Amino acid sequence: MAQLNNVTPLFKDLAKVEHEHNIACKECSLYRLCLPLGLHSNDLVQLDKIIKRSQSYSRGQALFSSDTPFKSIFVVRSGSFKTTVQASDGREQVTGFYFPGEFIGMDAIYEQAYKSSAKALESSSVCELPFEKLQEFGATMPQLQVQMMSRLSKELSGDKTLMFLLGKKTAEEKLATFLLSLSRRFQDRGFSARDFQLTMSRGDIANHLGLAVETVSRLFTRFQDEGLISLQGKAISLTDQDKLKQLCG
Amino acid sequence: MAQLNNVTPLFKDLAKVEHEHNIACKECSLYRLCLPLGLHSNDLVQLDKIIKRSQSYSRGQALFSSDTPFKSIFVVRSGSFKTTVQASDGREQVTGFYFPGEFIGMDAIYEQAYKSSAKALESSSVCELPFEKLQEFGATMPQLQVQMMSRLSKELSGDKTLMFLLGKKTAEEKLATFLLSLSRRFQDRGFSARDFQLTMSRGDIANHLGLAVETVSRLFTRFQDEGLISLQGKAISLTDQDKLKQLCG
DNA sequence: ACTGATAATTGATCCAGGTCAATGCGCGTT
DNA sequence: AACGCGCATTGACCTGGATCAATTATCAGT
Repeated sequence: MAQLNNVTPLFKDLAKVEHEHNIACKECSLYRLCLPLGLHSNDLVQLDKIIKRSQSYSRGQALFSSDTPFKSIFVVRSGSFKTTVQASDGREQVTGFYFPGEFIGMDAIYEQAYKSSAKALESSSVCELPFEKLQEFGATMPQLQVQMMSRLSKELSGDKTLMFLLGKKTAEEKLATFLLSLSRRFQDRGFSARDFQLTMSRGDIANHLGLAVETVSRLFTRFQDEGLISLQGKAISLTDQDKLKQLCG
Repeated sequence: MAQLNNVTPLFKDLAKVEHEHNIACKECSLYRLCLPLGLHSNDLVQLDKIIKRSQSYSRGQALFSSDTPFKSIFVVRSGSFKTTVQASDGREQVTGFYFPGEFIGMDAIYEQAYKSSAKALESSSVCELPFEKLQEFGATMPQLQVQMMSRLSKELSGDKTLMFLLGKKTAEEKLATFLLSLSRRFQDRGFSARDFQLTMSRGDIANHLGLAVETVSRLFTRFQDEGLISLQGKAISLTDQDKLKQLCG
């Protein structure tokens, strides 16, 4: 049996099945989480036509970076991605992690340029939405525009929450909050809220939370000692979600 | 001569003139910075009809808070606002400052509820855009939707930059970055990039940057000693913008 | 113009979390 | 199964900025 430690098996299976069959939006298992929600059936057919479906990326591969010309926004189909912003001196901030049904690249619309970059954390795939066509279609499908705005707003709202986390929370609160955020998102996708894979490295987590790797590592050990979580490598189990919730502040 | 330390005189004058005349979008001095950009003339007339224009707020007054039912998004007409997110334990994070032509409340679209609150920093006014009507109009005015998306994306992009600031920058870099960001925004609005009023308190600045008030105060004194800025009360003058830029990292 | 309340500055001290350094572990490769 | 490399953990120590404490300046209201 092959080593699967490094991927989320369920997502991978999903990718395999749906990628190979190249199925339409309305048959997609992510339908409920994705853009088409609220579109009429005939609009959906149109939307299907412009989507470049299920392009695959392997661990570490860039979906785009700051020098890629802006053309599309992306929806994660399977796997997971991280986005980062970089300063000229090399420092970078992990601005987010993205799971199936989540949108990547919306912050590029305004400047018509990706200011951030996105990398796959494991074998992953995306649906590509060419932005210009999306706009054309939007003209005759107001529902689509509303959906898009809603998506943008959702990310905005999440970013405000992250600003609070970065600005005001302690290391402990940051990590607890992060783990529960992942948990909730896995649950939304029909997976266990208790057991899942951390597809990102400790370094990515630390960076995202504005901490040092060492701090994250120490916290993980402490959480484990206190019976809040159980951790082996990338596999985590939230053994006491209630206590974790209390730690979030 | 009256004390004007606490307001931006130019913005205030603007408010007085335009508020009293209740002028249409196409005559508005903020036209260039605002939503109507790119709309056709007859669309503009329609838009004018749904906008509740120039409602006034005094220093400290709430535009909305987390328990206000979501109905509208707002554009600053004159003055300035701050937005905050709050935790149940009372801690709060200043998530942004908003100046004429900037949008407030877009993060509420997704959940159809304000999760944050917005307060006036001085005598200020806004244009109110009832969201439902905005959506109705959007159905026949794709350009409007595109503008809205663009606005949302702009804020998203700014938030990513702020996440970098909060997660990775030193106190010194944070403050320098903040001052130059204000400077740029005043300049965009036709005011001096060098001399302006800090309409927010030191506490608000500190909170926004994830610092303690004392740290901000000390940095202000140091910057002044080093000849980077000149400060008296709320009035600031960036006497060495180049050196400030170098400090941003 | 006076005054109490609030905001800002300044100094002294402390500590959460960063940095540095060493070791350990897992995983892919041959 | 042995090797090597990047990732993760653990320990010792240090520091940037927080906290605590005391003045001093500012401003809104009378």
